[in-house]
Amino acid sequence: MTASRVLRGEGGYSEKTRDKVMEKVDQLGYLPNRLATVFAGDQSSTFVGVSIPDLGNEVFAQVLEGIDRKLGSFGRQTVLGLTQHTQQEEENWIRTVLSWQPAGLILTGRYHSPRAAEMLRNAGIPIVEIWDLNSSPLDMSVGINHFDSGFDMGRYLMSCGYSNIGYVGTSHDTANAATTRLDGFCKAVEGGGGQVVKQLCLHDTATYYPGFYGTEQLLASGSGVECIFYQNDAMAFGGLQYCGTKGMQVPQDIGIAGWGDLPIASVIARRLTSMHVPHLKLGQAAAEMMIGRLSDEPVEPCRDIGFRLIPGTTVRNA
Amino acid sequence: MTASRVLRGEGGYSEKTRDKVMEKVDQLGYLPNRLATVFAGDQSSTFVGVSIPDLGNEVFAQVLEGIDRKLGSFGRQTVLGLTQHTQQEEENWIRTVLSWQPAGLILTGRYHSPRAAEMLRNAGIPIVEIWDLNSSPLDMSVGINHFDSGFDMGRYLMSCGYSNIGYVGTSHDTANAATTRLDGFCKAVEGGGGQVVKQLCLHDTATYYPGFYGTEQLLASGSGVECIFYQNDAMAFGGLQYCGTKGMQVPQDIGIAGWGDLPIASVIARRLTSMHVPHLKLGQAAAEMMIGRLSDEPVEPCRDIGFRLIPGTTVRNA
DNA sequence: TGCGCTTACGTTACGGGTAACTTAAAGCTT
DNA sequence: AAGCTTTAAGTTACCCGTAACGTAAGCGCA
Repeated sequence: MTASRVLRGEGGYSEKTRDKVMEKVDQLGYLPNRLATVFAGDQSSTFVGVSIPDLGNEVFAQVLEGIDRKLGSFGRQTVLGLTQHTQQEEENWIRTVLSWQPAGLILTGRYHSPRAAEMLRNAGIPIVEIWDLNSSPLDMSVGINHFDSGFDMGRYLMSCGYSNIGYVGTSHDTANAATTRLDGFCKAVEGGGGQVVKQLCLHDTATYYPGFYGTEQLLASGSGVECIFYQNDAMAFGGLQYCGTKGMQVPQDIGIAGWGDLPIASVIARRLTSMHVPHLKLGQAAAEMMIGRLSDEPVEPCRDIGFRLIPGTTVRNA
Repeated sequence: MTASRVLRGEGGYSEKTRDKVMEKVDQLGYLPNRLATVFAGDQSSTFVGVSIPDLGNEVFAQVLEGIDRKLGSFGRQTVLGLTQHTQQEEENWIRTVLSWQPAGLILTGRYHSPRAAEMLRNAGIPIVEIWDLNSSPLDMSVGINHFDSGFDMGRYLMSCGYSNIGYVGTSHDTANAATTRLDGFCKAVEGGGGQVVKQLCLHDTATYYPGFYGTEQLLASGSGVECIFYQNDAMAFGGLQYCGTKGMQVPQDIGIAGWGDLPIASVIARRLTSMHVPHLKLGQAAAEMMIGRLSDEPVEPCRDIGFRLIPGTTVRNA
């Protein structure tokens, strides 16, 4: 018991005793068993469960990095779950991770299976839903309004004088942020008198090569597309390369717009038209909200992290 | 007790009792407390601690993805630690994560602080050191021989007829795999009659933009470099873009060689000279070795995952 | 009918740390 | 020096699931 007090530094022991305890600790290489602490105290652990769809997408890797760094600096550990964009995987992971009594959960996305939602409600721990800003979150939410970001991009492309527009993305069976962006995008395009003549939703990962061959497919369909909006920058970059390979001039022959503003954009000669989202900051904000709630500080339940249109030079000027 | 038996399905109960228990479970939304299970049974948990330097580097993001997917499919959870390439961060993380009684640890790199090494030895759990193949690992090791991979690249560039070679990378104060590659590289170049006239070790992350401005710095020093070897593909890609921006022809005016074979290489028109390493497979192999050891199967302690030189078209032919 | 065996379920103790309480010793006051 | 307070250290019980053991009922068989 005295040793426990010394190790927690909560007072109630003499210096002599402290030294004796610490000596023994060093000698034995003693490491406290945190399981027992949590177990005993009926407190929550220092774990925070973090679910991320996949890490092949640099964007989510950066979000995770922001989360883990911030959590780590407050002595909390990330328990990772890659849900592969499926609610079933997410549900399974939630069940498992909850049985480990995490202090809280950070989940990507606002759509959960009914069972998952019920477990989350019953868990009685702080939950931050990230990525897709949710005005009625389970608990807290931080992200951006994807519909609006898609809408803004659509409006911008219309302002550049395009009217026949294509879209290349990937489809995950469930509703997700990319779909919401596309909805906003279509609304703006149609509202501006244009049309999204061709939407391509590949069954693949949203990375470079699918962007490349998706562009090939889209252009081969001969639908008179003047400009292509991509699910993300990696796909847009693949499209840009495809056009280069075929000798098509960007933006003279075709416009290319991405989404997400990946780091690679900092070095390519032609600035990619895109939508900047502060990924790292998003992760940090999520972790801060979690930490704040765990320290019983008042936390604003919804935080809009914002986005910024990057006009770039891969679409023509109006 | 009977409920415990039912939930574990270990037998010794009637069907009627089982139904009664399950009914209560559903009604109460009961989730077992795994902490207590581990605690009670003196068994290890289903956690596996995974330390990764950073996720800004796509390579490590992929390794982590490989690990987490494989661990998850065997009902194990990843407890993440981003060590930011420092032994001190790693040591702190190891101390914390060990107090959670993980089933095992997967660590990136073979260099650990003396205290960390001692804790690892005392922990008595399986440990897989990845990335840098280690012929005398703490326990198990999977990765590649970085010295050899650097050597092979050096030899290849010499065979292409280069003699004045530059290197652009980042420096992390401690010994690491990139340094080992550079050592092997220098040995091959010098053994082949060439010289590494300029080595640039930036204090930055090993990503696109540092590759871009590092190239600028290196070329500005006027050391007559004919070919540049980069720490990784992201940096090489930045260099490639820098050269494009300045109107330099690759490989006519300068040769560019990367390392790691990033996914982005699949779409750029000019195939980047690089070294392919199966990142996802590396992560999966690490997880498999961990699972194998945890199931008391015999596991080969050292596994060489191999690399493959990609000649590419960004260096001239001999 | 009585013996042993099986099945179904209950009871006890334990793991490691800590909250809450108790006890012992030391310090202080008048 | 008696009586009080403060400080230091020890004791007990508990967290929740499970190993190990205990027990009662049911069954088969001679």
